[in-house]
Formats: sequence, C-alpha cells, structure tokens
Amino acid sequence: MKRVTIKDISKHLLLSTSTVSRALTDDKNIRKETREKVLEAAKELGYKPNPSALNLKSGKSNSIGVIVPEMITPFSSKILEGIQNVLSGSKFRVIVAQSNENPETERTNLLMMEEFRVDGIIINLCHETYNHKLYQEILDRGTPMIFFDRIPPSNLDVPKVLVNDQSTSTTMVEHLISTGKKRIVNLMGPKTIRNAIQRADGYKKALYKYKLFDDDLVIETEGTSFIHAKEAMKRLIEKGVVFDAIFAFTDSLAIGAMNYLLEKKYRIPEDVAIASFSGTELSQMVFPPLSTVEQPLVEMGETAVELLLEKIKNPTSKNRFVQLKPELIFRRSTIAQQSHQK
Amino acid sequence: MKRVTIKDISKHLLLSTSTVSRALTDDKNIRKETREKVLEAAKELGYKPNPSALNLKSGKSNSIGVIVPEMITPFSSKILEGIQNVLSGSKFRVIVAQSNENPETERTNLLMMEEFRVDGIIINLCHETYNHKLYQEILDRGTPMIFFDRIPPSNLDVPKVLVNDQSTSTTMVEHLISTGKKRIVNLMGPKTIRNAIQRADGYKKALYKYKLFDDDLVIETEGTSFIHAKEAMKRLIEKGVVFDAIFAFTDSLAIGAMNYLLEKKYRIPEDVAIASFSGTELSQMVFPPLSTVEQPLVEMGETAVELLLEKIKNPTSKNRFVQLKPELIFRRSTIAQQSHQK
DNA sequence: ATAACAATTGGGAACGTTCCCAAAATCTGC
DNA sequence: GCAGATTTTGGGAACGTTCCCAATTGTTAT
Repeated sequence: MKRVTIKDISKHLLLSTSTVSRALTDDKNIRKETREKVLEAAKELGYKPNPSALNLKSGKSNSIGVIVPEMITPFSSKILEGIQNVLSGSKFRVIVAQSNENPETERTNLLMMEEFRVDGIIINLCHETYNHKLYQEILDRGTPMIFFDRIPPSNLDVPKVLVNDQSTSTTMVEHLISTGKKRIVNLMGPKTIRNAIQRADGYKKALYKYKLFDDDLVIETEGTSFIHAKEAMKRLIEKGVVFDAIFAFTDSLAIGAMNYLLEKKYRIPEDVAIASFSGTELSQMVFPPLSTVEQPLVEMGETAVELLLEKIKNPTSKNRFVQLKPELIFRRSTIAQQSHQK
Repeated sequence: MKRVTIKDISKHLLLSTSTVSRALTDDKNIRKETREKVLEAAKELGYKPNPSALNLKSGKSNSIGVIVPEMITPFSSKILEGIQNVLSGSKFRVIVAQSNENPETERTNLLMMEEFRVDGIIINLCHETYNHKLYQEILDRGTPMIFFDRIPPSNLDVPKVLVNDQSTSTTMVEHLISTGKKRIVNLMGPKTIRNAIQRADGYKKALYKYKLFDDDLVIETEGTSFIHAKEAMKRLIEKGVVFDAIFAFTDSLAIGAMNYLLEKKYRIPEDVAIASFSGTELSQMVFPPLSTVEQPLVEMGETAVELLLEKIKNPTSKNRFVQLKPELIFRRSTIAQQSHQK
C-alpha cells in the first residue's frame, strides 16, 4: 500500500519535486500551464499530502486538542459540534480526551497533547486549582490554551468563554420565587468547580433580596452525576429541611433530584418545583421537562475555536474574555400549566 | 519555544545521534553505561520524541480513528471509555469524529481519517449500505477497519463486535408478555439500520410464538432521537391502535415515547409498560427507570480496539466476529413493585 | 543581435528520527 | 602481544515536504 508522493508526480511528469511542490502550494513562481499539468496528474494519481512530513517541516501538528471533564451528558457533545462546525474544511484535526472528572487524568491528557504538539488546547476544567501550575507551564512553553465553561481563577490571564453564571442564576431563582415558592434549595455542585460557586452566589443574591435565605437550604453534592444528587436529596430530607423548590447546578443534578422526589411521590412542580442550569437535551428528555438556563453550547464551542485560531495566528494577541448570553427556558418542572412551554 | 531533539542530547554528551537513538530505543547494541548517561541527559534536558518525525519514518501515524453516529446519548461515550482503557499508556492516540447520523458526513470523516493515515478505524455506522463501497476501498488501500454495534451487511468480510440483537430482543419481549401484556408495540428505528431490523425480528419471533402478532403494532421511526419517538407515538395513537406495552429500539426512543405517554396521562407501567435496548445511563435517568437490555458498552469498546490492534499487528489475520453477552435489567417501567429493581 | 532583466525550473539542505554499514574500541585465546 | 572476533560507536541515507539559491529559459530594449 505505497502512497503517492510528490516524487511520484515529479517522476511521472519529468519535473523536479520543487516545481511540483510549487504547483501544489499555489506558489506564484510557476507557469500556469505547468501548475495545471501538475494538479491534473496529482488528481489522476490520487496524491494526498503526507501530514507527518508537513508537520515535521513546519513544526506544527495541524491538530487541536479538546479536553472535557466528561461525555456522559450531551454537554461536551454540543461543544464539539460547535468546534467541528468551524474546523471542518480547515487543515485542523481535532483530538478529544476525557478527564472523567479526575484532575490527574486531566494532567495526563494535557501532557499527552503537548507531547503530540497540538497547535492549541481547548479545555473545560474538572478542578479549579489542581493543575493550575501546569496550565501556566504549558502556556509558557508556547501552546495556547482556551478555557470554557469551567474556567480557572482570574489570576491566570487566558482567553475564556462562558456565560454569566451569577446574574443568570439570580434571574432563574427569581422566576422560582415569582411562582410563589419560598423555600428554595440550592443543589450546588462541588466547591472545586468555580461555576458551582458562581451560581450559588447568584442564588444567594436572589434569596437575600427577598429575605428568603436560610443556610440549611444550600447543599453541596460530592460530584456531578445524577447519583450524587440523589444522595444529597436523601441527606437533605433526613435532616428534616422543608423545601418547595430546587435550583440545581446542572441538568444532571436536577434530574437526579427530581427522580428521587418522584420516587417518594412528590408532585413536580406542585410540591417541589425544579429549575436547572445547562442547555442540554437532557432537560427535555425527562418528565416533566425541566425549566433551565439554556446556554448556547454550540456557539460556545465555535467561539472557543475562534479565540484559539486567533491565538495561533498571533500568539501575542490580547486574551479575550467572551461572555455569551444564555436563554431562560420555562418548562413544566416549574410551571404546572401547558402554556409557557417551549 | 525550541524543543529538545536527539541532536541536542548528542551535542551535549559529545555522542553521535545514532548512539543517542540507540539508547532511547532500547537497542541492545550499546554499552549499559552509555545508555544510562543518555537517558539521564534526556530526562534532564526534557527530551520528548517528535511524533511527526517518528511517523514520517515509520509511515504510521500512531493514531486510531473512531467514527460514531452521534454523541448526544452516552452510548458512544461508553465505547470511547473502553477504547481509552486499552489505549491509555500505549503509543496510540485517538481521533474521534461524529457523523451526526448523516452518511455523507460519515464519508467525509472516513476520507479525512484515511488521509491522516490513521493506523486503523473503529466505526459505528449510521447507514447500512450508503458507504458500502467506500469501506471496501479503504480496506483495499490498507487501512484496517473494525465495525461495532451497527455493522454492515455480512458480504463485507471484516472484524465485528456486537451483541445478539435478535435473541436478546425475543427474551425482553417475552418478559413483557410474562407481565401479562398482550398488545406490545415495536417502536423500531429506521430500516436503514441493521440492528433495528434484527431487534424487530426478535420481537416478531416472540409475538408469533404467543400468537400476539399484529402488523399495526410495528411502527418505524424516522430517526433515532427522542423526538422521532414522540412523532411515531402520535401517529400510532391517531391511527387508533390499542396497546399496553412498547419495546423500543433504543433508550432514546423509549424515553421519547414514555414522555409522550406521561404527558397524555398514561400510567407507566400499569397502562403501558416500556422496555428498551441499549445500556446507557439514560435508562436510569428517567422516571420511572426503564427496563432495558444493558449492553456491555465499555467492554464493546475494549474488544473493538483489541480486534483492531490484532489487525494492525497482523493484517492478514482472520476477521473475527465477537458477540458479547448483554444483561437484561428489569426496572419500574415494566414492573410496578419496587422489587426486581437494580 | 545582445545585454540586461524577469520568469520559470532544478538542486539540495533541512525538519527529527531510525537504521544500515563501516569504523573504532575492546575483548578473546594462544 | 597480536590476530581475529566482538562490542560499541559514528556517518550518512532515508522518510515526504518546503524553500533557499542557483541555473536555465524567455522577454525586452537597445
């Protein structure tokens, strides 16, 4: 299975490899007729450039690394869709790795990508601080990185894409309040995730404003899976906390909580209303469908690559911080009637 | 950001590049002390081999392409987990592409991977026949391919991994029958997917056996998303078909159908029991949780890479066809009581 | 027709490795 | 102590490309 190389073309046409290369790279220093002849022969012989040779020459791998904490929910899938949208047809390939919510795995993935000399990395962290030093090192060694969704603390000056977690959370919690709920639980994710804290802050702001805040209402989960939400709900109920609504950190947590409550014969939303934050199909796949903060995930992916391409093109460009606008979608988990449904 | 090369080491130690290379590749023709000296220097200088150079030399890219129809459900994610399990720590990198259930995109992905000279491709088809010729061409040009889950017709002699769709479906449908259901709908996927037909065959076998078959009970969906299931259910009900159970092609379809019915105030499983086929977390994320045929997805991924590595090592090895054993899990969507739940 | 210049082409180094072959160093046994 | 065998090292081609520089061809103005 010998592959056609530039040399094969040059032999076939009795031209030098330089000339063939010129034709293929659209160099101006070549006669039109020659170029056409070469392109024709290339097509006829089925020539495909050898990426490794290109990479070796240029020192660039023409590939972009994407690291995500998980792919169990459609969240990352949507982001990837956005990334592919921008990159399809370009010279860049995408290499994807999952950290499985484990900072050590994230570390391995990062080093693997760097070793592979990707032209840049797009990453959604799984722990706010654990690999902080490594990010800086990789950046210093010259690989640009873009952060989205779960971003690092602000003392790391890097391009970022995300939505305004705090103010959007406030709005969503105010919606719960507007439906008459007074005892709203914040099912927050682990504190090692920045957004969990941001969204909790937004929640608190709303509760303070309406003088509804109570420490007992805030409960932290140990992880981000629906199972962790069930555990947390169990704890909450055993503790005897009274509540009539839940604002959850993500769709998965909201779903775990909702199922636990349905099992215990609670009515949603009459007994307990549930709102979440995410933007994945999951919120529509359960019953009743969830009111949620729908983040523009595809757009987030697109934006992230664009920021990266900008950085690759011009490494000294300023680090931009793009904030996207999420949409609040009200569904039956907070509103009993059929109206208002998307 | 100049990277450390073998030449840097050789200059640093006043050795030839050949010797350094020998030390690094664990060649026996080298003095122990020399090797140690080199390895130490390599570590000290932070040497990392340049993959492109390796690839150029060997003609291999040390990467494996994985093509999946979608990543909205956790199905592909589980498969990837298995693939990563086997490959992590190996020299192979994984490149993932989604076909978005579009055979044309699948085609582009395949050609892209071939152009990138992946060492092999692991694929889950999105259409049984559309790219049939291309598979053969790629195989003929020397890139091994492994098929899993949705496989091509048997006239393509390739390694495959899957579960026994037909007989397992029969068993699951018999479970529905055993709970007293008599009008069992087969919510089958599109006929362009082999497994949809296989599972439908298994379904039919069970219904024939108990003399319960009725053409009206079989309904094809236009796609594999939960929305397609809702559409199909709407059609079915408008047609006036009476039914008391559903056997769905996948979790997503089952969920779509279930939500549609919950919305219409059907009780699950009392009015309509629902069973599906898949093995993803989705079946546990909904309420009531779904009885489903749980496929060993991680194992399926692992097996697929193993078959591929076998093929890469020995291209003329026989094409194996591995059939994995799924597990039937009975949950509340078919059994009202709390017992029997996993 | 010819010098001067522009357009086009060819030769060959370079990217970072491996590996074949030859050279050098070391080790045998007598 | 030396021929011959063996171990260890170095030189340099090769993988497929690009790109600099030089060589060739074509064009223009005198």
